[in-house]
Amino acid sequence: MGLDDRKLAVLRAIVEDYVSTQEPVGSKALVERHQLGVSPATVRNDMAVLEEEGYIRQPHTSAGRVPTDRGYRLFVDRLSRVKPLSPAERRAIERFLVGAVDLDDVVHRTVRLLAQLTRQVAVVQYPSLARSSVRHLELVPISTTRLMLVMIADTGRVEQRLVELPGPVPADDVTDLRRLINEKLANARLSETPPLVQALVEEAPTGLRPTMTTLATVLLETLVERHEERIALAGTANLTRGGLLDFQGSLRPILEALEEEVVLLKLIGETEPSTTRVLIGDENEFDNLRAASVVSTGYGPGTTILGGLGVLGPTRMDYPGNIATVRAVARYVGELLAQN
Amino acid sequence: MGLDDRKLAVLRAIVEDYVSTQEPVGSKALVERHQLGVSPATVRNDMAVLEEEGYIRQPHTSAGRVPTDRGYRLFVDRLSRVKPLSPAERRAIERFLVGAVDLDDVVHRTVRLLAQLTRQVAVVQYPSLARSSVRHLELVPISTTRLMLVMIADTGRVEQRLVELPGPVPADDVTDLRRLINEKLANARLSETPPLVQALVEEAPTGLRPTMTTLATVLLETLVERHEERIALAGTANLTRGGLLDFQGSLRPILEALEEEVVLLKLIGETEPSTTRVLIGDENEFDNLRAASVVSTGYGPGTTILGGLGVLGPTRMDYPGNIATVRAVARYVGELLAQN
DNA sequence: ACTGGCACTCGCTACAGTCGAGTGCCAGGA
DNA sequence: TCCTGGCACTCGACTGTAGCGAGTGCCAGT
Repeated sequence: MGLDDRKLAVLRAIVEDYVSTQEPVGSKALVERHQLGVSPATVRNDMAVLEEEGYIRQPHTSAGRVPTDRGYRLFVDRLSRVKPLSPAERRAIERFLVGAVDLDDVVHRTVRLLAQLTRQVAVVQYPSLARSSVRHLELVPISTTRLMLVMIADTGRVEQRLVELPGPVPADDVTDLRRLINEKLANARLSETPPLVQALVEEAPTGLRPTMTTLATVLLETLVERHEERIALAGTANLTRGGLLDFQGSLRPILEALEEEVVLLKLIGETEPSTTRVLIGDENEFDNLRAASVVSTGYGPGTTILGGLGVLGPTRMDYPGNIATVRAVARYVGELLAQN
Repeated sequence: MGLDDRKLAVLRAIVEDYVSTQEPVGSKALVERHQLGVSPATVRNDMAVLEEEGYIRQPHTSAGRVPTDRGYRLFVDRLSRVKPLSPAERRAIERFLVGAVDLDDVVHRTVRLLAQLTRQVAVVQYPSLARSSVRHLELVPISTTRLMLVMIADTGRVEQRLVELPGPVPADDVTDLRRLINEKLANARLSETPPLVQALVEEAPTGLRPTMTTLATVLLETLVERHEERIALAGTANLTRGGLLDFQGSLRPILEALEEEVVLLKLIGETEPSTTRVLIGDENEFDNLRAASVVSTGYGPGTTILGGLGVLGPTRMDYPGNIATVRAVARYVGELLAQN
């Protein structure tokens, strides 16, 4: 495909103008606003080529051009440069995140911050349990046949589960169970616990065997099988900016998708280290989101990834700006977690 | 105000028709669909009176009538009878709620159930800490100068907070602190803890005094001052039913309000025992929600109230149905919590 | 290879006209 | 006194027409 430099410049100009004005952009307006050094007619010829190649399209005959998903993709990959954050934005990030008292607080502040800075819907995944280690497991007697199992992960996440025991267990036994469990599981990565839990049952003293078996079941369920991932969301009101022009008039599919944790996890939870992923329109695997784009990345202390975060908005979004913001926020959050 | 029975019947008919058709209803259609036993002309006269009294209004001259907020209020107070749930709905409630494994699970299932049954936005408040008692407080050493404070309430709620200690504290001291704190606070209602916490500091052995002071500060902050209320939300996609006719075309204010926990708490958290509260349109204290109605009630085991739940939707909603559903769900949840 | 010019397309807006649902009012009747 | 049928009126919704203008594609000229 013969896309010379000028044609690429034209595409870049179209994307930038359309993103900021939200109106199809014509050849005349384009040469006026950008120093392209050629006449509208020439630009029209270039546009014809770009349209043929599928990078732009006309909503109707005799309207200006609008980028296609493919056009945005080319723009993101080759025509844009990550926008450096303004000092004001940097300050906003710092101000917003200092003073968080616990993990919940960090996550909530982060998601609101992201929504505010990008003016899009923001999504933040809690540090994944699968990638965490056990810091401590606590057994709290609720009644003689009931325990509350509390797991504290090194990331600060706390998960709890009520356990119905097969029979009454005296307090001393609970102490023993707690000790046995912590000796075996403390500092283990969650993904490596299943064999350890198995060993716990096998090595348990005969008297504690039945109780330990029950506990083991719940442990596996809670920590491994249910893959207890959590998500925080903010900024849904931003979907209504751009007055129904984006999302082809209906927010419904978007809102539905946002209610499905599974969908959100797929969107932001599968990022390789230190890359920023951009999904544009129909590149998305969910039909409900074919009118939307997602910018996401992983975060964590240092180079390890504990979870994902990102923003979701119309395909007509400020990709360079949002990419920069998502990265910056992810880095700050990573540093914050490293301190704990 | 002279509203005889027939005028009330006309108002009821208008509300019912408008709710189901979403179109202004005229005198002719009204006599056709309801057995009013009088002619359209008579109905028109009644309508004129109802309009004068502010119960209905005309969107434009020569359109049908639409209930006003005041009209809905009269309808709810005097003209409607709580609709009994269908057997299918009862079954849905039971099926949905059995098998919940912990409090989070209960709350999430409940809010989704409510959203599904009413086809509105559902809101469920976690059992309020202010109305809970302490079941157990656990101190988990993270490092020599850091503790994780975990509070387990009788309602099953678990709150945690990281505590920075003034200096290193040996493991034995932690054990002592844990014992002292639990002796004093276990089974205390959270609202009654401040003097107890104060006493804890005063009665602490000299060696533990500084640490206990720090813990006390965090305890008060976490348990009392921050009034750590939580909220679950579901069904926002339902706002898009009725294709932008409801909410005068803009979901924005509604979505913004739904992001504010404080607003939601005010909406559903202030219910007196065993009443169902209905807020219609501008009865609402938040400007953003003046186009919406809220049906809410409290829930809890027996007659005690632990939290609120409810639904939010357009003023044009099925009040009798939603009231019935909200009540039924609240009762089931109360029973469920009573079992734990 | 670029440019100016020109004819053409077609969505948008304004305007006029028609239609019909719905109303308010009034005179007559139970 | 209350209800009813009839009638004139209002006004939003829809339709069709016309003019405007942004934007295009094409072509001949440089």
